[in-house]
Amino acid sequence: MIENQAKKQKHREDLRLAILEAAKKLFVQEGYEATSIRKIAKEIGFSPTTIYLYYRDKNDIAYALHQEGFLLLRDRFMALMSVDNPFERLKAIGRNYIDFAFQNPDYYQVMFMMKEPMTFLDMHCVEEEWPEGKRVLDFLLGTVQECQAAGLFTNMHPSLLAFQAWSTVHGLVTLYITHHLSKITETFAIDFNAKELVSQTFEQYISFLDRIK
Amino acid sequence: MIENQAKKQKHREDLRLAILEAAKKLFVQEGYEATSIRKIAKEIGFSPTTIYLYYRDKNDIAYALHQEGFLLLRDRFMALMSVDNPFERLKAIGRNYIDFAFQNPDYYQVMFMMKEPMTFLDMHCVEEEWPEGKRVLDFLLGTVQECQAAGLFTNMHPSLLAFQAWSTVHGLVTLYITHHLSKITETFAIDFNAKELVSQTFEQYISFLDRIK
DNA sequence: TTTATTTACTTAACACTGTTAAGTAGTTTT
DNA sequence: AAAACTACTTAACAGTGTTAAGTAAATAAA
Repeated sequence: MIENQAKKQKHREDLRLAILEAAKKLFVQEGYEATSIRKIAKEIGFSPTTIYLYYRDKNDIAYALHQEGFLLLRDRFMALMSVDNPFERLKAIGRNYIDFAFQNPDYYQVMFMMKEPMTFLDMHCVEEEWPEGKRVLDFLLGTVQECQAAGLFTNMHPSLLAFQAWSTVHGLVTLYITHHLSKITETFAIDFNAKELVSQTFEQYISFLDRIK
Repeated sequence: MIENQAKKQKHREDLRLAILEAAKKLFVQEGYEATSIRKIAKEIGFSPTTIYLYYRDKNDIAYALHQEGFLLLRDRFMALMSVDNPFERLKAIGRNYIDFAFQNPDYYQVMFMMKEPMTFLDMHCVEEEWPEGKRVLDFLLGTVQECQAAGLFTNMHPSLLAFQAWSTVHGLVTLYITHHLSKITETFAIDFNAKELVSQTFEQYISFLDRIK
């Protein structure tokens, strides 16, 4: 009954996917903390312990959501492959990264701000380090290297510049997401709201790069 | 019995402080998540519900720890007041900020990465927005303005530059603290460890400022 | 001095959380 | 027909933040 076994296998994958879909629904509606195993179970109509037949633990689910987020981000970045000018593409990557974080703060959280998916990688996926992160960073690094091939940022280490660009936008969006920024905007004495402050500061960073290139 | 009332008041403050000290001990030993109300209560030898006579809820305790962290950071920044050259002071602020985060990752977390202390401020302290953050940012902003008075960064908005400097170091240290950085260092193909990568990237940012000033 | 009230704290409980051990129908294999 | 395996459930453990209700002691009022 090989055919039947294949059907069983398919059913297994279906339920695993149904769990993920339920988790995603709760996650985007109410955030990670409010997404409990029991709520996911109720959503799919199974008992809570069934979840553990398809996912090791909650960190496993966190990592699955983490991967889902990276699929969304990859779609955005794929669209930027058509931008030929590498410096223009670098700017576009930054703007899209910020926009992604604004539009999907919960995904951003599980992708770049939570330790749970990382500890899951540590515990159960020894072969590769962090494939999702690596892919995104490679795209960024490649763009920086293309900039250098075009004669820009020539006296810099490409990895250091890529990492700086990443941590710059990461710093901006995390301060926004954690609500630290909205509590401090009037200290800065500009009539920007928090989102505008993020965007304007990124544009200023771009102008830094422009003057340094 | 006014004298007696004063004694009672002092006792109240003593216990409130004892709770905070117990919370701090557990917090630095095992992190915020592992610091439960029940554990704090056991530490001071009272029942869990007693905590609620001195702190509204766990967010209140999170905010108290948040404040403790800012006291530690302020001590570091106080020592930098003696640095006369504002650009040198700006660099020193950044290096000290990074060093503080490396040495006190849990405090950094509760100060700049968690929403709980911020939501507590939102709910119960309407008068002032975020005094701790404001004080730190004012010190940074003041230093930037002194730089401008000395003829540096003249064609820039001081608040935007201050915010950029802050979010740059914040981005660096948060990627380090959440273990995202250690999972990606070999992608960057440099023989730096995660801490060195943070430091080197900051030094590169400094050299950016140096060339732009 | 006796009664009433306030203070400081505790016990018990609610409604959750992630996770595991043990058990149970139903299907498949022997 | 009997044994074995699959897919799932019930019950439970050990914890979480938080609140309502109760208690003993200290103080204030009669």
